[in-house]
Amino acid sequence: MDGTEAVHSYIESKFMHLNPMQRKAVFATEGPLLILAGAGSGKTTVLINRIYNLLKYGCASDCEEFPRQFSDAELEIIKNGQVEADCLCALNPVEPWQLLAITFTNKAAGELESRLESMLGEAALDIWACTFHSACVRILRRNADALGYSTGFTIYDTSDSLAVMKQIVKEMDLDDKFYAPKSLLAEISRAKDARLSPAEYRRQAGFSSDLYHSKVAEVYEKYTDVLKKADAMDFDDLILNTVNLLDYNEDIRNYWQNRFRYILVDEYQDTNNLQYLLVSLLTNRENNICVVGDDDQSIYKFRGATIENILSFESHFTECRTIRLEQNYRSVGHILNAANSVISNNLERKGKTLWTAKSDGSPVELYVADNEREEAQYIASVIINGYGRGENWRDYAVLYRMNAQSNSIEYALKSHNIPYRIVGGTRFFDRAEVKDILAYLCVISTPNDDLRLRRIINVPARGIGLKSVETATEIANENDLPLFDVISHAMSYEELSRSAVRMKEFANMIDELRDYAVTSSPDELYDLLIEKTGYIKTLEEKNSLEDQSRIENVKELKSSILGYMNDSGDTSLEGYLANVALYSDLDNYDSDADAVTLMTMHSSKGLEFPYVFIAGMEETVFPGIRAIGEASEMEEERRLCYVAITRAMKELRLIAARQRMLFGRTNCNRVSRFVDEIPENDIKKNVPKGYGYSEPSSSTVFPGGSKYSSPVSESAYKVKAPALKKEEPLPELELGDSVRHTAFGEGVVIKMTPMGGDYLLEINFSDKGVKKLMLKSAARYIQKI
DNA sequence: CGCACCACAATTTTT
DNA sequence: TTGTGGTGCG
Repeated sequence: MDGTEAVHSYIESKFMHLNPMQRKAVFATEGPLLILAGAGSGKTTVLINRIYNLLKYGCASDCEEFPRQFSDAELEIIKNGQVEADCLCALNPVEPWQLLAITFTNKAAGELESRLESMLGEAALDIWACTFHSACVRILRRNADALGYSTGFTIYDTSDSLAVMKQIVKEMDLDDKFYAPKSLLAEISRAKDARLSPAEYRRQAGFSSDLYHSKVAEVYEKYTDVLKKADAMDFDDLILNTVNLLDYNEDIRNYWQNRFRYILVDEYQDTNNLQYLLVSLLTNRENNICVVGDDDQSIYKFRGATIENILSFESHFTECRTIRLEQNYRSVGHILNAANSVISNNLERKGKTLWTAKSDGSPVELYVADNEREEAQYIASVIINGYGRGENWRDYAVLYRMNAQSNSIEYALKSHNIPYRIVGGTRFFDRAEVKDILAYLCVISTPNDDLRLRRIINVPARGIGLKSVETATEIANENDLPLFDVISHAMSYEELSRSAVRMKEFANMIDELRDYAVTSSPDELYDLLIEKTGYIKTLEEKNSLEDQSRIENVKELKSSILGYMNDSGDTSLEGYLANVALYSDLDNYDSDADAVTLMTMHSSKGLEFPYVFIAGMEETVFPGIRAIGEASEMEEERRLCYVAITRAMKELRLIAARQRMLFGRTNCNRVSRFVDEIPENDIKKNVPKGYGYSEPSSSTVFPGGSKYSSPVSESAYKVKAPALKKEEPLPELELGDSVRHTAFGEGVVIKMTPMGGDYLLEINFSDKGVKKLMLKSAARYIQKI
């Protein structure tokens, strides 16, 4: 055995907890590498171990010939795997700060960071584990001056951009039906993704001489001007500007290329064109770029992701190696078969078949409910039964296509007292009240933030109307002054006389807060802000149910401030605001809370649960109506289905409703085609007898019409799980009864909660404390005394 | 200027 | 069905 072989086998011995393919991915450190990682194939583990290998052994595992000659004694040490071998086998090990690991969400970045930290300790903190956007922000905070921005530039989120766009549409006197601000933003986003400057866009629009596009060109120019003037970048700008920065400045490009010896990109199938450009500009001459992705899990085409990036990685980066991770460690055989079989109907894919060493498990179950209410009841009853058997609430997830579907499910869970939590929907930082307070903080921090100033100048109402604000804005524009200056000198402008006093009062308050901010921490500023503006007080006076939750949210913002100061050790207001701009709700999601999770299939990507329900398995719902008849859209829906199915570890239940009320309309839909794409052997169809959808060969069309909404169909799932009706008093047990349990001894019933035809008992046992039991399952162990 | 009421539309979403 | 945005009145 020569030195090189010895080194390789020594390093290999350090990664024996990985499977051969995973190890291959860990060891291929040099040059471009594409890792096609199927769902649940342990790709994060691979990423972590790959980084560990780089830091520890550098490129040793991937060298054809180890450059150093070993003495016999050294060779012995390596062969015997003695601790000293670690140093001997290292070949140009990577410094933590030379690594860039890019993910899509803050949550994924955070997870990566914390896993690295527990493996490597302090050193891990120097690794750049961040999202595309935060990586760009870090680069731009150093070099934005080269583009004519200040390094303290502001980040506009989607609603800020929308506010700007609405203003522009108004100023240009465009019809907002034909030129909907949202579509305009989408069009601009597309232009930016194609890396078209406003001028280039105009040139292209000129060729087609079509009115719409030339108007859009004008809008694009204006929008760019407004943001530039405000020293602000929107989310696309963060990437576009970084791409431009690197492309046009050789020095800066060289600096960053030299700095990052190795780059890793996770979820590569979700990258757009700009992100691809960014990655190629950051990649150094050695082409040490490793991307991980799964073309079958690309579900974000609608926001610009192009599956093309992963499909053509091999041509983008020549001499690239490709490794497939196909062993799935998550799901049971039947579930995996179902997933494989569904996705095999797609044509546009690299091709990959997952396998598992696990047993078959139980087949996927299809339940056909009468309507969305019964669908929800069925879900609740299955969960309750599971809980009664000792499962945790957190082991269950309910996935759906649209947020609008969550309502009926929430209702059923609520009525059975099942704890649940919804992921997604309106994000915390998107809530109006939260944005208001943040806008105050922005205005305090940045005096020329006109956009945020306009938002809060009359919130809570202080008698400064829209008209006055518009007049002030005009004055500001004419004199090229920040709006705030005009407000604070409102007395000197005749046109503002009506609200001058109130404006002045407002400006004084902001000035006061600004002074205070200099000497105090953000949380103290928050307290004074709430007091001075009377924000919470105003809400309290209204005292409606929604205002109650608004107050909660505003208060919650203080926890967010304190949390940031705690985690980062940064006590600057600017730091907090910059952080918030790139923060989302998903980051808040903690899987520790014992509650059922409700979310869209999109949000579920990257997560796993022992028990999964997919609700709304009907044509027009899933696949959605827009995808039907559109081949490529249908493929995206199918990938979404694949993602959803592969979330499940042990049991997967699909639910279709014969009738569904959505947006106030009742529809009857066929069971989803995706159900038919699951092999008969892997699915158990649980369809109450006497209904249209039944045994294999027969039609899958639901007979429409009213006869099926008759009471006959009353809760068919109860046939399977005959249950006591909720109203029926239980003969044996009452609140306060003393009981003896075979395992827990004597106790008193302290609470009885009806749940899906059963009861959740809470019994205070004298020896074992309070236990929660389901009456039906516990009855045989309990005796009344 | 503020508030109440009515019309309208509504996949999916991270940053 | 639900939420939002625009209009009109006090």
